[in-house]
Amino acid sequence: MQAALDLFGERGFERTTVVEIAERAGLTERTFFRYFADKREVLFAGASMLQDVVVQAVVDAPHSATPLDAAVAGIEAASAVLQDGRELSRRRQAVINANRELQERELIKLAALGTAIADALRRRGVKDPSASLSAEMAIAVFKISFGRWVSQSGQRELRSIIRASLNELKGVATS
Amino acid sequence: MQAALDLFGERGFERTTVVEIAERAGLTERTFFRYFADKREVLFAGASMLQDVVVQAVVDAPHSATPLDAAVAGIEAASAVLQDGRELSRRRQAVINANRELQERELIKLAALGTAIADALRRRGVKDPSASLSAEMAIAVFKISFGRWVSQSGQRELRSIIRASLNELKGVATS
DNA sequence: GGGCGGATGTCAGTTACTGCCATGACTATA
DNA sequence: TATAGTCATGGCAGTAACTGACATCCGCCC
Repeated sequence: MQAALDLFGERGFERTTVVEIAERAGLTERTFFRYFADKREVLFAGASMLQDVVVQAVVDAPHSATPLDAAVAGIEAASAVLQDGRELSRRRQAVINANRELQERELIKLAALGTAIADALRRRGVKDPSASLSAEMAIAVFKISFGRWVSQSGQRELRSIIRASLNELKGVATS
Repeated sequence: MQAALDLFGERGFERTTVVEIAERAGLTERTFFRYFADKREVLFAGASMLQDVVVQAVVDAPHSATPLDAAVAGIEAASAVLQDGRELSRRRQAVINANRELQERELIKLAALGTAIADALRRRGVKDPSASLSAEMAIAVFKISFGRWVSQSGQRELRSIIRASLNELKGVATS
């Protein structure tokens, strides 16, 4: 994963071959493909762990929380995990933003996160389409907040950006 | 496009080669790749036309419309285009739902549609993050409504499903 | 010392995709 | 009618992602 991120940063994703990644990591191409289903996946290995954190937080949200607030509690938990690695997130995001295939992979990971959140909400007794809609809104908040967080120059915390975006969303939906 | 959809339906996306698609269409593989950037794209050729329709409808929405309502006016315009081809949409969606790579492509097309809607909203004078959030919410409404429309057995119109989903979303955001 | 399971290496094969050049059909113009 | 130019297509060779089958090696247990 380290070798891949470095190489993608140096030459770009397309101009880096899997053989080069494997060589830098001291392995062979075949071994790379035993750990990662494809070349893109090497940048998204942490996603499933993050998803577990999110789902747990949704399940653990206070009983009084609305579906949307419970869903956003999930992505706030994710933000706590990411908060300390902003430089890493930034390098990674720069690579993703420079390549369309990687953006596709990022989107399907976010979509999977959304369905996981919707499932967790249903376990809380939330019915459809409220569960799906709340999950989609939480993902929208996360996408926009994360984008602002990695591109800003200041030190504002991801959590506070998420809170602000959520309030904006509520305002936009009611106006 | 016809040959590809048929073959994907018969054998599945992965077990269909581009050579086979080209042969059935009476062409060569090389010519296929002159019309479609990659094998997946053959299923998404109509997306850019649909995007134009959506953007136009957002721009043309009444001055009094809120950002969210203007954005949803865009996807309602798209629904009018799709309404008459439900069988086609259904066959196409079955192929997409059976393959992860195609889902990725679908998601990035929807994301592109979202940024196009956000741009159109900004042209209406809507500021960020309202523009982005309204666009994301409209896309969420579309995803959920379209999914219900293609999977339902009845004849309920896509437009009416969109209206209902939008009302649900507004309720979820305010509760 | 001898098996045993798991991680790794090797190698051949398929397929998506690209660049380059050739060819044939159609069109505008002298 | 002849010629030149443009455009769609074909042919072909090459790269790189990915896969399956088999060999090997290393740590470990008996």
